Order: sequence, then C-alpha cells, then structure tokens
Amino acid sequence: MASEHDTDRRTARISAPSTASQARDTLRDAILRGEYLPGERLVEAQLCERLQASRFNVRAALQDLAAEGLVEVQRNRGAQVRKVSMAEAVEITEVRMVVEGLIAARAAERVTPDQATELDEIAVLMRRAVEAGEYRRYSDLNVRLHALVREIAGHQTADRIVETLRGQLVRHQYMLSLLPGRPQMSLPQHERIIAAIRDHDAKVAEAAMREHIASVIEALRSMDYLGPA
Amino acid sequence: MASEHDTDRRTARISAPSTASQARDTLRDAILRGEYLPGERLVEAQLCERLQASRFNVRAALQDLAAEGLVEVQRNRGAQVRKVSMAEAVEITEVRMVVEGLIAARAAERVTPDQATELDEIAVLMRRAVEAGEYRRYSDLNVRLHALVREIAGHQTADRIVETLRGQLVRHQYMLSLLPGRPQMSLPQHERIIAAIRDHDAKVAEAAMREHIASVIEALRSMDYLGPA
DNA sequence: GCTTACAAGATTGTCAACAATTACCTCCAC
DNA sequence: GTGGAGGTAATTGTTGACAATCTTGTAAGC
Repeated sequence: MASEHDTDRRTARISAPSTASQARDTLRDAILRGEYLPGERLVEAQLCERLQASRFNVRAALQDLAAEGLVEVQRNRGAQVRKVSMAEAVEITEVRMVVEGLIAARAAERVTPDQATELDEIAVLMRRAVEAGEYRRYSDLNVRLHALVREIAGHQTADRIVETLRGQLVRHQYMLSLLPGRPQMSLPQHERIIAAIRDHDAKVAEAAMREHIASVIEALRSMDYLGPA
Repeated sequence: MASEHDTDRRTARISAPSTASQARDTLRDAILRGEYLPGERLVEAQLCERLQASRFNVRAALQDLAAEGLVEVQRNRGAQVRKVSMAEAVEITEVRMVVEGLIAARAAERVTPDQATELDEIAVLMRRAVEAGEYRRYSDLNVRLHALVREIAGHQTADRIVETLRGQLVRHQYMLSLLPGRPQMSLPQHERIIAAIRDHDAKVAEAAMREHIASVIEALRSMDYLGPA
C-alpha cells in the first residue's frame, strides 16, 4: 500500500512503466470488477499474459493483494481470490461501522462552511434520486458522500483501513445494492449523518453513521447467501 | 547478535535455510525489539547476512512489513523503518480506540463464566501489582488483559487490525509506559472494563474501553515528542 | 568560494533459467 | 468396481546474473 508518485521530477520522461505497481493495480481492478470470482485460482503464468508483466512482477502483485486481503496465497499451492464468508462479511462491516463512526465524528469537528454546502448538495441530489427511482444514481451518490466525509475528516489511518475493508467485500456490497427497499431506508440515515456533521455535532454524527452501517449489517444478515461455488 | 533459539533440531546446521515467512518474522521481531531505529535504512544485502536468507526472501519480507506499516519502501531507494510521527501515533490510537471498543462490546456479549473468573483474577493481580509498585508486572498484566478480551470476543477481523496498529507504535507505547502516574490512572479504568464484561453489559464495556484508550491518547499528546531527526 | 558536471560506487529492479513441490492421470492388484 | 502406486505434466519456489537507478565524491568553471 505504498503510495507512489514518481512523475514529480522535471525530467519530462514519458514512460515510467513501474511495472510492479502497475500489475498490482490492474489485477486489483480486475478482481474488484469481478473478472475473477472468489475461490478462482490465479495461475501466475496466465496472469503474466493477462497483465503483460513478468512472473516476477505478477508474484509481487499477488503478495501485495494478499496483504490487502483480496487474495489468499498458500505455499506451493498458488493464489486464489479470497472467499469472504457471510460471517466474515459481517465482521468486516462491524469494524467498518466503528471506524466510519470515528471518521464521521472527526468530520463534524473539522467541517468547513464550503464542505457543509457540498454535503447539503449531495443530500438534495440523493432525495431527488430516490424520489425518481434512480437507484444507480443514488448508489453513486452514496459512494460520493462517504468519500466526502472521509475527505473532510482527513484521517489517513482510518481512511486506509476503511479502504482495505471495503475492497474485501465489494462482491457482497454489490449484492446489497440490489436489495429492494434499501434506498428508502438509508436515505433518512444519510440525511441525519449530513445534518449532524453540518451542525458540528460529533457525537450525533458518530451515532448516525454507526446506525446507518448497523442497518447494512442487518441487511447483510438477511441475505440468503448462496454457498461456495 | 543472532538471538535465535533454533538449536532445537539435532541437525547441527549452523545456518537455518530461512524461508520467506521466517525471514519476515525474524525481521519484524528485530524491528519491534528496537534493533533497527525508525528512519534507519534497511539495505537488502545487509539483511541477507543478518537473516541468513536470500535476497529474494529478504525482499519479500520487506514488502510484507511495508504492508503492515512497519517499514516504508520507496522505489529505487530501498526500505527504511517507518517513522511514525506524533500526529500519526494519535491517529493510530484513535482507530485502535474504536476497534478495541467493538471488541470489548463483543466480549461482554460472549464471555463465559470461566472467562469471567479469569478476568477477575487479572483484576486482582493488577491491583496488587500497582499497590506494590511493580509497574513492569502491571504492564505485562495489561498486555495479558487486552489479549484475553480479544480472545473472548473472537473477532478475527478486529483482532488483525488491532495487532497491526499496535505494531506500528511499539516505540511510542514503550515511552508511554515510562510516564509517571499512568498505572494509578489506568487501574480503575481496567477495573471498569472487566466489571462491564463480566456483567455482560456491552455498551458500558465499549464505553469503558474507549475511555481507557482515550486517556492513552491524552498521555500521548502530553508527551514532549522529540522532533524528526 | 560556490555551483555545476561528471564519473565511480553502491543499491535496487528485473529477468530467465533451474529446482522443488503439487496435482492429475494411468495402470495394476484385489 | 474400488483403492492405491507410480509416473508425468503443471505450477510454484529459488537462485544468480545483469540492467537501471540513485548516491557520493571529485574536479572543472564561473
């Protein structure tokens, strides 16, 4: 998870191939995009062609993603996309609940007037999207809201952890968004979060965020999870 | 300087063929033990000798520890022990506060009578240690208490994160334990945590744990932290 | 005296070949 | 037909060498 910014020098070098991190990012995107299913084996030789990288870099990428919890590597048995069980998904979301609660609280303490305006704009757009039944748009706004709250909070450590946790259950979250009635339930929760942050009320903001994600956990539990492939 | 106890095998081989994970664990211990100071460069060739491992494995170990946040690797510039600033230490402890709060709450829900007894035993020993001024013993009991609470909670995801966060600021925590008056302040906090878990009161357990770690954050802030090298 | 250019050394990045392990399939005995 | 032994193919683990990059020390130019 090492941040890289190697195009900083004035040497206007065009190609900074940096194949190692490139391979990692490409593979992560592929997994998050669902091109490799949980439990699927990730054969190094195949990935070499897919990513146009050497085996060395493929291996490094797999190791990195293993550290992120996206893939699982067993000695002498290769790597496979990590299967996240229902119980694990709940655990992950529980941790996300408390950490995002912390983020919301800190956002409430540090929000600027401009940022408050931006939050209110998102609230308006969200309500419109739900009223118009545009759930895809609502989902996008949801992502944008959480990202903005994290930006306001400016809590790098919490950010990193939430990002890692989110990655581990993209698949589950996708299924979640298909649950009927979710937008109607989550809209008022989002509005409470926004209002609390705008009012600089850290305690209420944290409680609202936790309540929101707690209801996500409930929804997760309610899903009939189809067993392993 | 090899403080390894690998003389268990009768094969009188002097140099154990350090595998990848072995090299990683040894290096992590060395860093946590303080044998490499924050900011110190970790040259691969040197580590090869120190760990009796090939450069390949050393490199893998460095990458792993970078993912854990113990070292920092920059492209073409090698690795160095990560320097955790004061602000970062506070951030890390803030996240630890909420996650350990979650763990405490879950421990309160799942604690068995046997485990409750064990908790009470620790409470008694802690009080005795403080009264006798045996602060080193108290510190050990503190570690044991937090470990037991985590074991009771059985929350793998939260466990992993707390473990990672702890590792990132061992150095700071060591300085913390030297602060005068800490045991007298933290003892009642610990007792409240134990009581709440024993009584199956999740909310109080979480609040008590958070209050406890919040006071750690205060202590952190109060330390006159010597600036960057 | 100071800055810049350049060269030598040190360190890391990458690769392709080789060794070790595992998975799979065939064949044979019962 | 079933279970096991053995061999073959596929896959991963490891090594050493070489290339790219950065750092350091030195000397020339202003």
